[in-house]
Amino acid sequence: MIVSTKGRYALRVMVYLALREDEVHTPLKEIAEREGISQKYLESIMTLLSKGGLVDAVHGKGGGYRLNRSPAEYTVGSILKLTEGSLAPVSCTTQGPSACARSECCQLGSMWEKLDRMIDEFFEGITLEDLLADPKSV
Amino acid sequence: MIVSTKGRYALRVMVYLALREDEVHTPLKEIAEREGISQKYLESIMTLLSKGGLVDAVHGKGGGYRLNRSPAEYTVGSILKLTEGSLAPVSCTTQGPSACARSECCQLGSMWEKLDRMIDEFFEGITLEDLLADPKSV
DNA sequence: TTGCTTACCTATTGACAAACTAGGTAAATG
DNA sequence: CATTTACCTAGTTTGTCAATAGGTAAGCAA
Repeated sequence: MIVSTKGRYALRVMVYLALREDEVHTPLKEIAEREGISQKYLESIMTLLSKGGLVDAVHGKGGGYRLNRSPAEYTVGSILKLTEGSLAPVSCTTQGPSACARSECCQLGSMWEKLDRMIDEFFEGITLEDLLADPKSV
Repeated sequence: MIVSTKGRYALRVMVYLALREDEVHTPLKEIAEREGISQKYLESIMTLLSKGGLVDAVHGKGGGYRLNRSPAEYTVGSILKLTEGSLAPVSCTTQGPSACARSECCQLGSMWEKLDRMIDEFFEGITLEDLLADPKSV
């Protein structure tokens, strides 16, 4: 599994925030309820998004989270890389070349790398705006 | 991670067998030693490959495993599907549509499906022969 | 100031699968 | 019959994901 629950939740949250009016902050509680995600679990995800600079956070009443750019400026890849850590489909490619045993490096290595690039390009080629505009066409 | 150790081992074994002469049976012990894989763990993989009809197995002295078709007739996809069970990069697509919560089905569902197809086509487009012929070009 | 609302922080748990191990049984060959 | 091989059932270990628990700090309003 290349994209876990955490990454999928993060995407849903970002889509949710993208649908809100600009300048408005949305509290975690609301997102959790609307999206049917555990508040506590969502906390850890929002912290990632906030620390990663994808969203702004404001404390206190009237506070919450909001996007700090336009939806077109977020790629799906940037969101998933932040929350998943890596999108590598095979552990091989995340480590150095010496991490692979013998023949795998020679005969399979380039295949894994190509797959890796293909997936990366796929996710980097989709923005939040694309998802909002016409989801079925993505 | 879309392809686990088990699937990668299976591919390496198939490549190894493809390099052997036809009609020759290779015992598990030899494969395990040459590829640096635990014999016991490899057993479970060979059983999968054998039951799945990808290789023939013969008991007793002079026995072992061998391919039952030409390398060009094995796609990487067929080998991985057998050993990994599924290549779906997101749990979403392996279950029914109702398995997804609300918005994910509408706004992200088609993205996951497209990714799924892309990966499937990638692996189905590579054969064992391709790996042998010119690994770097795959 | 006081109280409320919100984000932030540090653990911990439970469930599950992946990777690997152990010990035995059955088939084929010489 | 003895050796070599595949086959079978059942464990153990390890690690990660998903979710939980309980507390701290920041900001707003009466």
